[in-house]
Amino acid sequence: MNSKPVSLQLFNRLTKYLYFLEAFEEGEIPEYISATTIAKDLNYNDVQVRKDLASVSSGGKPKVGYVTRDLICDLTSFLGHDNETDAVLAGAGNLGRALMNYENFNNYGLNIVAAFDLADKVSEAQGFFKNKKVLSFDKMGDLCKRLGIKIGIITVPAEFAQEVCDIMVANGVRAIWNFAPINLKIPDYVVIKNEDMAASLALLIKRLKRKEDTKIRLEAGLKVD
Amino acid sequence: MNSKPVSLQLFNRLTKYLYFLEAFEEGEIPEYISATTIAKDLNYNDVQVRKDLASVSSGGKPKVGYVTRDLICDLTSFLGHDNETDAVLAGAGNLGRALMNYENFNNYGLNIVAAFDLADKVSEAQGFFKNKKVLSFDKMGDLCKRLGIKIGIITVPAEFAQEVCDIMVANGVRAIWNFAPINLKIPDYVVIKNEDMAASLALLIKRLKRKEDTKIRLEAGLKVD
DNA sequence: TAGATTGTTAATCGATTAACAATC
DNA sequence: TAGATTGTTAATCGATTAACAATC
Repeated sequence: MNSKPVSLQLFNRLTKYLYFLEAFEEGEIPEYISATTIAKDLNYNDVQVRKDLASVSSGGKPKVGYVTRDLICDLTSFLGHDNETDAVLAGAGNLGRALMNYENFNNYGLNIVAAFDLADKVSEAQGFFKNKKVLSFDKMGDLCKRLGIKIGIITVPAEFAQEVCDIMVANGVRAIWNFAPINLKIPDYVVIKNEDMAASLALLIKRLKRKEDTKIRLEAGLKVD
Repeated sequence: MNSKPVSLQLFNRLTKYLYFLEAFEEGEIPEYISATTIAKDLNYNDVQVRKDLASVSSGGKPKVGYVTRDLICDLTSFLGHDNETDAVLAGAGNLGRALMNYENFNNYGLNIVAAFDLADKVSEAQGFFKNKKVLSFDKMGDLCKRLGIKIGIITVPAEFAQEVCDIMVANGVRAIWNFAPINLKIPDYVVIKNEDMAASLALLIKRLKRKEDTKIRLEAGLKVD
């Protein structure tokens, strides 16, 4: 039922397959779809697509492919786009508010039950942001425990992140979604996903520079390694 | 000068090394730091740390390690935290505003020169958000071309993302940072980095569920695969 | 000299791709 | 039957780890 751990790569590819399938207008969904078709659109190897699909679906039919609607269901359920999960958020600054307000999360089953911040931020938000409660930090641990919250989102500045994380973990949170650019220490029964915007952007810029260099070298007839 | 392409994994690890080194208070920075020390703190294999560092630094000294300050410089420059780059942003919604307002980017050298959105959003923002200009979409292409902007950030809803992307690319943008949950089509002289918040969160939840299942199975004395 | 550490070479592991038989 | 496609087994590729010699 719950075999191998999913690698980031596999998970991201599966997500792209679902996006591709969901791009069909209702009523224009083809009955069957082949791995070859998906692979061509996403610029992937078709054997890889088939292998990936094998990990979520009950299989396709030679010559025609996979039943599109079944595949959509299988992907949706595997990716967990259909389940509802509660979370708390620490740090109601700009990024935190963006997440609180991100409509997509509701579609994908995330429910931020409350946000926490320093007292002045709380009163600035008048205790609410877009119908979500904003509370003072000292209420966080208690609420996590009382509601049995398993997911904590950290969007506070790096210097407070470890402290916030510790409080969450001490009160039953078992998954941390961390946006602070810092390496958080957690016990090994807690899972963490770091979302480092600045690092991510830095990599994009690095790759852009590399591509530009390569282009210049090619034009100049220099060796490209 | 610009040898192999950097893998995502390597880049992320290098970023963590730098965070670790930057965590020392000024004045308490040790003269030397060993790969073993870094590895222990981040829970990595020490040979890997040494190999990673070899790709950015001129090498350490047996018995003592690497000169800490030199290493910080090498990492900073390799990761590009010291260069200044201009970008435009399409979609001044909540996420877009969060990015416009994200102080870290300034530290890491990103300069969002202007944001673009639909006319009503522009007037709502009164043409500005936190001293950044918000303009109407139809001015985007022209501005990209005029200022020679190479980086475009896409935070519009999925259904407009391809169109926005095409305009950017047609006007000289060569790197796309895409937050819309859609697979954008780009020519191969353009680099892209997808930032799919919902997918990222879904993976975290998946791993949390898996860990909980494993725990329950262990407690029940069942087979864990 | 002994011990901690670097850096290289070889072995292992995992993920991707190629080759091909099975199927409708 | 022929052709497109699936799915499996083997080969390749890349990244991580282990073993070990070199060094201060």
